[in-house]
Amino acid sequence: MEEEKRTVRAVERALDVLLCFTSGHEWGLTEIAGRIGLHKSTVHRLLATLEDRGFVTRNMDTDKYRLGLSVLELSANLSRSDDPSVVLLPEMERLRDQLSETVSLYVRDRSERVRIQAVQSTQAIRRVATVGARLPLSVGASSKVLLAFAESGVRGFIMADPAWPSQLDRIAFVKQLDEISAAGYATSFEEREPGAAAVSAPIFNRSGKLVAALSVSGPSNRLTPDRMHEHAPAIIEAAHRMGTILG
Amino acid sequence: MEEEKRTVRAVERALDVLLCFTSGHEWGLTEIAGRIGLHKSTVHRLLATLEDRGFVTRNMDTDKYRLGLSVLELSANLSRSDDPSVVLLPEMERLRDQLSETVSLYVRDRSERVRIQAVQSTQAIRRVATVGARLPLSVGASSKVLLAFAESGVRGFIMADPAWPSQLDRIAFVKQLDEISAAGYATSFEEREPGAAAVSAPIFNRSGKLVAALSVSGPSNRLTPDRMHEHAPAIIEAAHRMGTILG
DNA sequence: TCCATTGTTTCACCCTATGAAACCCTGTTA
DNA sequence: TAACAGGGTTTCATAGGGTGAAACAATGGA
Repeated sequence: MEEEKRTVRAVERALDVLLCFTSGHEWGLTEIAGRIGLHKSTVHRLLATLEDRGFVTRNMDTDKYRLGLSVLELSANLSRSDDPSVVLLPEMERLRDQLSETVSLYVRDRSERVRIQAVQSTQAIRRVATVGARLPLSVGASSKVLLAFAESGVRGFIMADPAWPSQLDRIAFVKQLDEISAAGYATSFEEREPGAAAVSAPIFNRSGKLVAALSVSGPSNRLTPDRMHEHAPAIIEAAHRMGTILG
Repeated sequence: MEEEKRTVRAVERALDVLLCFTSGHEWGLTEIAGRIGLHKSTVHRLLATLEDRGFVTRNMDTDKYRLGLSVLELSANLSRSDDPSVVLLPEMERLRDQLSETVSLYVRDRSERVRIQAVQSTQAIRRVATVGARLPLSVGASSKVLLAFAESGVRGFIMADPAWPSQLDRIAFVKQLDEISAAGYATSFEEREPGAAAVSAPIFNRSGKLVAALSVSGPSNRLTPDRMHEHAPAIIEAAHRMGTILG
């Protein structure tokens, strides 16, 4: 049963240390050690290495660690001209101007989804979406899109994951996915966050493979269920246009 | 003479692999191995580990590696409310609108400087500055600012670095730094890049410590030496205002 | 078909990452 | 002032695991 691991333990641990900084911004050595369950001295050595290469720096006032400039340097090279999050930005802005609500772009990464791009509504009351956020695949309009239109097999694979919420009614959920698959879009109303609602449509590339979910989200008193269904055609069309932009 | 290293070799190597992606965006395994001088199988294991944690993914068409979404996730947490690159952005935009040229913000990182923020000029012919770029400390207006106003000791420390260009006339350079220190700002004219010029002024925090260099750059036919000296007071004032914003 | 190139896997060796414990600091309490 | 607590740092023997040579597989030109 043992899956052979072809990875390097010390590196895994160092990367786990780095990933601590995805929540919260400053950590002490002991905090990190406690969080990933390693010895102080081990974490100390890993942090020294990360610091040497500029992936973390320490706040000399508090003596705590924070992300370093190498991360900035890397992220600058993350966005490439063939990257959906760059290519599709103008279309996202156009949709934002059309509907006056925040527009986000999600991709699936294993058993989660990641918001790879976002343009904010300009209204006083608006949904604020941060780029890079990692969210569960079990709730939210874009989650349902990413599952409903995924290649055959992944739906079952994801829902078999031990991390999948067991209290969720599977039968009803699958039924919902099939409905979404037929309708061509998904909605969510105060599903993940109270007071928020969203409509989402799939983006397919030229060969018909799902690459991302386009999502429009806002306060639930503006994005009522009726209003969301009114918006749906515009969103689907934008998603279709985006698909043709991609290779 | 041997400086005791308290770092983890495997992690160092893995981070070096990651740092390959700061230049160029896609790399094959063998390319990377050649570049850092490691064995194919070693790099293979490191890449497998990085991939497992989402720091790299592979383009399934070309089989080459590229940066993964974990980097995006980290970079989202880089920018904090107490981060100069966020807090000073509005002031930078104001200065850009005032002078109609590209405005950049640099900090020193060891023996280099890093552009941590930039707002682009809107003119047709303009300097384009990418955030995250890492540049030498030996040329450019902001380099000279970062050295001239640094705490005592760092100037000598940097110039003693083996990476410091030996062909540079040290006497003349130090004299220039002293002049800059007296004038309160620095200029460069086609110094690092032909056709480009820049003016730069220091930003100090409340306790008088140098935190960054504010730099205005553009094409050398617009930013003539005369014009640069005309602009200097506005830049110095903006830098001063920014200093008061910081803790 | 053959060759060239790249990614993958195996395996024995010995380097090196590990964690317990001791140590050093700085600030706080009695 | 001493005693304490809480962090970060250093040391060191041990064995666990990272390493690289070499063999292997999978491509895709020529």
